[in-house]
Amino acid sequence: MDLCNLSCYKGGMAANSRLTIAVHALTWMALAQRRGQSVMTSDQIAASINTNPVIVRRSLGDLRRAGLVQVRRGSGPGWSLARRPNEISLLAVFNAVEDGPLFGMHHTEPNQGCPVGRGIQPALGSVYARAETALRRQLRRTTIEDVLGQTLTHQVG
Amino acid sequence: MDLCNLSCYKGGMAANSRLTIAVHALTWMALAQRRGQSVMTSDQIAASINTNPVIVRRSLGDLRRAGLVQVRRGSGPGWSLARRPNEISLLAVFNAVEDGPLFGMHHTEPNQGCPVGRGIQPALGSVYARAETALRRQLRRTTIEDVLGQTLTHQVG
DNA sequence: GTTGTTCGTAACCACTCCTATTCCATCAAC
DNA sequence: GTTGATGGAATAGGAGTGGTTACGAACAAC
Repeated sequence: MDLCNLSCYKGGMAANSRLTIAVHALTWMALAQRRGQSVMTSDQIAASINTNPVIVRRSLGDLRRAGLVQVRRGSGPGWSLARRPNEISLLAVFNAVEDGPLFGMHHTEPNQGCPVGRGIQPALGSVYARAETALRRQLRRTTIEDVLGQTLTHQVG
Repeated sequence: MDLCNLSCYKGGMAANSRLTIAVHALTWMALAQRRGQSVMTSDQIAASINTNPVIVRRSLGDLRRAGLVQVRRGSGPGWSLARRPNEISLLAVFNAVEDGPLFGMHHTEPNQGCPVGRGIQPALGSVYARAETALRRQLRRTTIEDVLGQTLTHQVG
């Protein structure tokens, strides 16, 4: 498996693919559900994403803990959506798979003898919080159903 | 030097401190300028941030390439702001020190035989772009002067 | 030109995160 | 009990980041 093909563009920042993996899985499950297959195994999902089934299981585990999917074990097992696709926002997915803040503070405590070192962290915290809120507000406006519709459109045109 | 003190909370995502370092440096330079000292060495700036001067030089190098600061060499050397503090937005700083996208796409190309695998990347790209735009719009609303004001306020109350 | 300071950058280490893989216990239906 | 897939631990490799040291380049004052 090649390590860095064309579709892999991880720049300097962030750039983990957790949100992408989770949304891809949910979108694929929504399409399968629309076709009448409401239960899928992690192997089937991994085949669409083209990754390892364990990666998918870890991602689906996060989504299960967030109440977005449910799992059935034993025979006839697999994963299914716990809500309708239009009731799953990308913000819910984001919250399920990401935890930390977007911007990191200092690694070491700033010099408390300096006026800037003393007061800059709360000041930056407010700005960072506002920026993250704006990002979340945008993610909330899109649902898995929207992504599925866009996906089916994009592949034609 | 301890490896993870209280002010170090890097969560799961992103969480590099480049923006914090750069904004701290600029804010400190703005305060020094207000006090009459318009030129500072990387050692002086590093003392406030409490990090290594090389880290600061790396950051200020990015800011210099973006036209936000200038450097004088020889004797009486050091860094100074190239714009007024109220003309430097956090978006300009963000653009100077970060490059990659916030959300990463798949590491390996999705299965092109699957409808979702074929069309999901452009669909996700649009959503991610809207979210990043919202974030940037917020960062543009705050300037170094604002951060300095907030910083001096926070340390009192 | 010599001197002295800083910048600029390369090289390197330590640590963390992420992806991927392997392996084994668990579980429910038959 | 057998069967098939989940769930999780353990592991390994790769990449990014912060930190450190070291050294040459640039520049102004003398």
